[in-house]
Amino acid sequence: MNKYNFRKIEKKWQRIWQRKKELWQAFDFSRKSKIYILDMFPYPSGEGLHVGHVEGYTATDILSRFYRMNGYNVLHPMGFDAFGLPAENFALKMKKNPMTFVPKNIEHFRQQMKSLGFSYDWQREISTTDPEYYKWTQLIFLKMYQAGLVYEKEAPINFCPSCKTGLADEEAVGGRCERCGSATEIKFLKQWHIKITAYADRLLEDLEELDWPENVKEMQRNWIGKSEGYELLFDIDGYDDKINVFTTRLDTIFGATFIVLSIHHPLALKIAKPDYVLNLEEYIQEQLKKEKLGIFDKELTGVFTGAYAINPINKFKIPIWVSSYVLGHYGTGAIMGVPAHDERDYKFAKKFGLEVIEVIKATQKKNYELPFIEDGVLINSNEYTGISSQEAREKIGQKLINDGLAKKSVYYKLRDWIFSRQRYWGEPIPLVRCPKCKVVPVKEKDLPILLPKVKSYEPTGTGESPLKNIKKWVKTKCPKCNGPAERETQTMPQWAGSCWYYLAYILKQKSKNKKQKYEIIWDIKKLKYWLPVDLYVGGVEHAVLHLLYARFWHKFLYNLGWVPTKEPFKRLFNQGLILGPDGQKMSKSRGNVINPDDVIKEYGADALRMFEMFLGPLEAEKPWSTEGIKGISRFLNRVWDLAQRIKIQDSRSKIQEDKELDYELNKLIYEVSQGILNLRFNVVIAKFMIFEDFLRKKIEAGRFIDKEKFLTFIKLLFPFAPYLAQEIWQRFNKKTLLDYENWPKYDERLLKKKTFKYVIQVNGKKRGFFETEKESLTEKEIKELVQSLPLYEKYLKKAKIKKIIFIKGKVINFVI
RNA sequence: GCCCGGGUGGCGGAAUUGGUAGACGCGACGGACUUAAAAUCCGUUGGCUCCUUGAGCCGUGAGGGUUCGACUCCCUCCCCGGGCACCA
Repeated sequence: MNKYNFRKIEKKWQRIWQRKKELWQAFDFSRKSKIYILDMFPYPSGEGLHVGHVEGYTATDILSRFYRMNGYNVLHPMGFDAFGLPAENFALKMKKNPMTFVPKNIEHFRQQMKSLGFSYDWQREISTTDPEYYKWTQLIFLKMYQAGLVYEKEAPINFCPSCKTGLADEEAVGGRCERCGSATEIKFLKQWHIKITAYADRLLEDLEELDWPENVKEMQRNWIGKSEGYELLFDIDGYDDKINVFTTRLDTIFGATFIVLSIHHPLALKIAKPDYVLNLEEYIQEQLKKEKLGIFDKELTGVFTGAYAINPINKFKIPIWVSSYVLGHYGTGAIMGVPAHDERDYKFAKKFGLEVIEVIKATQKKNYELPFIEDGVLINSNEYTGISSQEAREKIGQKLINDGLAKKSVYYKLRDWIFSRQRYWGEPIPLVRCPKCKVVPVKEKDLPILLPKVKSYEPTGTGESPLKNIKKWVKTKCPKCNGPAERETQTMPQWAGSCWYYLAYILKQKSKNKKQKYEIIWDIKKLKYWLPVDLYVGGVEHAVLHLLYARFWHKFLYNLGWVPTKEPFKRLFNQGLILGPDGQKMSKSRGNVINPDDVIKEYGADALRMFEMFLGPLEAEKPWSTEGIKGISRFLNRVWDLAQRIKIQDSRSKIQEDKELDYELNKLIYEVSQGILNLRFNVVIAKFMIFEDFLRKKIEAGRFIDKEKFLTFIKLLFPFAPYLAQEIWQRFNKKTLLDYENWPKYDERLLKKKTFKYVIQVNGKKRGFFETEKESLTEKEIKELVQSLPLYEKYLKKAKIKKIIFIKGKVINFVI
């Protein structure tokens, strides 16, 4: 069998595609329908592309090629997320400035992507580190500042001792640094925050309209963590102060047997009785220390204040405690303890011998243990006894509101975004500190505030940015009073640049200024044409980081009238992780990393693309198989071989009618088109294989294959294996590029089967088959047909047929 | 603990959403070509039982249910993966 020389062929077409500048170009404004297919742009590490990148990027490439051939104006861009800690840490290790090697890394990535044949509109390429790009990142930040969404606050924040910088909550989930995995510490640092919480409700509500995987939506919902309830005031026995408590379970208020304050609560020490103060103070100090170290008590701890509060609903006197299990930064920092109906309150009450009063009874379950935390029916609750939890919340709420003791209240788990990093390799925050005017934003016309090129930029670890040492850069004039002032030396987190890059692709244009590579001009008309992103493909790891931040920025820009849509990404698709051949996550230390370059060398880019699509469903996590790729490689060689045979045949024979071929080809067009639209590429490839086998058998039986029909198959193959398909296309004397060809159309009428193969069942068990040309059969016809079958003697002759179930074109079931 | 996914041959996975379970690929076995190997091609390949072809039974994590018919729907349980975790 002829094997094809993928090395030669791939090189050849890369050169041709490279020269055709307008080949994959997206046109601003067109009579064609637009579609915006976006990849999560990579961070250009020194390692180069990963098989995970190849997976997602191949999927979008197939779709982009498919849509282009279907007459769409396709925007399919690529760029680089090149700011951030990994680059900086790597640079430090190599003792180089990121500015010197990041462009090299980008070049490497670009070359790899080109070698894979990805059909990006390269004229729209951006990097978050381009000054023209981050000028706008800074500008959007300034707009947020002007809108009052940016504030500086000293707060306990997660600090990564290895990366030597403060982190956002989203980056320190589970007490681990999102980037390097080190355990984070709590540090008190003055940090810039952005009020993402101001958008909490909209970020939550607008999830509804998005075509996103349900788990990602759920993760965002949980992260935003909206809780609706009531705040109510408890009098304190012997004091004028009141304790404000937040609860979502007002229905359990008759079961409140104690109050717990956070260690940060301002009343904690104030209301403590003299005998208890010393003990309390010691406890609070101890807990504050632990908090700083990020240590949590495994067991609940707490101390009594000696003071008592009055339950507003029944005037019971209940003890006030202080415990670390009540958080200072959530709700009001004070809770009512209802041990019968809350896990933690129950444990706390058991440990300290506090009273437990059951006030909710289950309606469904009979045997259960306390605490019972679900809704139910009230008991031991005076006039509210007997009503449902839900009703009780409303009624008790209304009563307390009328008495002026409560109000409706909503809290979110989401906290404001800690936006400053004490590192070098990021966008400088465009603010100036003036001794007179305090913090002053930079003037817009002075943007971008360029990151200075320096030799040493070691993080200090003290909470100071390395930029602080670059005196020349720090020294500036106050934009307001023109007096001597200093620049803000902290930089933005890596997430900043990725918050709006999908807009930059649309807005990028050639610069008139020759020194500048490109220019971004905010053009709402273009944005109106292209937005929203129709399909966004990437890994699930950004579910609450990038995807939440980007939605937030987009919503802010929507408020400004800078973008036309509420949401940036209409449809999101998460590709599944590709594991190592051993079924474990790929990692250098495990030595199970598959390098795309090696695979391309051995099997070619088409084989790599197709194999990654064939591994399994795009969304599933699946292991790599070093043997499996041979199957795809064989298939591609067979297609090549088939092409040679058909070419030879074509020069000798005349076209013959072949209804079977017409039927199978038509079916294939249908199946491939549907499969691509549903992103079920693994099944599509299986269909290709079956069809190839069908053609081969025909040829081997001496039948003639019309070359145009074979070339239709090649067109279908093109989005998957563009090099091989294009080369075969050309070898059949076709002069065009397949990119400009129309996608084959299928004939719906031809999809109908000619004969129907019925399964004969007796009491639901398969007993035989028969084939007929009729789709519908009468009972009489069925009986006649069945009598002629061998199974009749065995199963039906002696039996009494109670019922015949007939499913059109599929099944006949005799119930006997 | 809570919230999402998911359990199908030796392996990756199909199954038109209630209608022939195991498509397609890998691997394995047998054969052809070859001095030989690789490559390639052809055939077999869920398990068990019986006998010669062939036939029968079992089989989609486990148990139960609905149905003429269940991988698919319902209930209970087990296991694996992911997310969150003192969030009141």
